[in-house]
Amino acid sequence: MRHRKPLRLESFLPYRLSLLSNAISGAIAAVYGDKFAISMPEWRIMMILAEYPDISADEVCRRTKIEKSVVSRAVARLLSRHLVNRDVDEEDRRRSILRLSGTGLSVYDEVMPIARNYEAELLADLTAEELEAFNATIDKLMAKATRT
Amino acid sequence: MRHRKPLRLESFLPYRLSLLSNAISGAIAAVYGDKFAISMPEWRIMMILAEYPDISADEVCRRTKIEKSVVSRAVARLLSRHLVNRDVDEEDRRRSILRLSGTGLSVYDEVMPIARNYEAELLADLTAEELEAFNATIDKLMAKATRT
DNA sequence: GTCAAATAGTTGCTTTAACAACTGATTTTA
DNA sequence: TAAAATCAGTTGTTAAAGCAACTATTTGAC
Repeated sequence: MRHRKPLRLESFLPYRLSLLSNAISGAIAAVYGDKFAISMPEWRIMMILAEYPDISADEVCRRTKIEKSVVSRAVARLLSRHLVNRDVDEEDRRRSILRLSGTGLSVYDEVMPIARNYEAELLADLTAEELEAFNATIDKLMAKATRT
Repeated sequence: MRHRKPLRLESFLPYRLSLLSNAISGAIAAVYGDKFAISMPEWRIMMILAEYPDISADEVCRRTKIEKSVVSRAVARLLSRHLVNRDVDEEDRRRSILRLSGTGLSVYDEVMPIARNYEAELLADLTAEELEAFNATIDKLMAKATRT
């Protein structure tokens, strides 16, 4: 027995969100990817370290929602390129303490305005109310979707 | 020279959309993944073939925005599992003609209501206006993001 | 009509994500 | 305080995505 109303993929919200997210993330990734050969998880980690310096890899995971092995390898790469510094936390020697290096900060300071501008341009056509409503709906959906 | 206002990752729209999209797609992928061992591109191809039977792999690419090598391998897997049938288009022997098999249709008919219900439940708390506004904003952002 | 360009689809290769298993450090509990 | 459980981080492995190179067919220019 066939379904009567085939769900049009083009109007299926999960699909629409996936396309939009890929389009936007891809556009930004092209910026830091082309210019500094930084991957998306690496860039997200740098953003978090810019905002919260001297946190552990574990806290990076919590804040970015990136899987810990991905964080581990991304941090290894950032260390090897001297974009991030790492110390051992002497109060708990399992933990590391991560922060952007001087170079890391300067890369951040160069890329961040581009990302910010891209976001601003993307949102330029939206009214304040429209943007607020959009964000509110995202929060609602996020709450629903992550409810076990 | 440091930036003055670090952009909070949590309020960065590209990041928020990425989290939301992953949460939603992941939840649905768990359904067809666990039950039928079907991957996300495979499922999207099945959806498109349910809606538009007898199209070529190339048209599947156009409609799903999935990269052609991914489509090629996904179709190969769907063929080997007899979820999809393929003929050569005799009017252009480069082209294939793809459609869901009987088995493919029955899998589709079993999974589709679950996906549909998930989407409905996800959207249950939104008013009609809220949903309409959300979709309109997605379209606006999509148009901006894909503008070269 | 022939040759060059374009198109549909496949395959090879490299990078990356996800999961589990592991190491070493710390905390718990009895 | 010794054993067990937990936790931070790393590493191995598998599977998938993305890109480019390739084959086969068709189209277009001359």
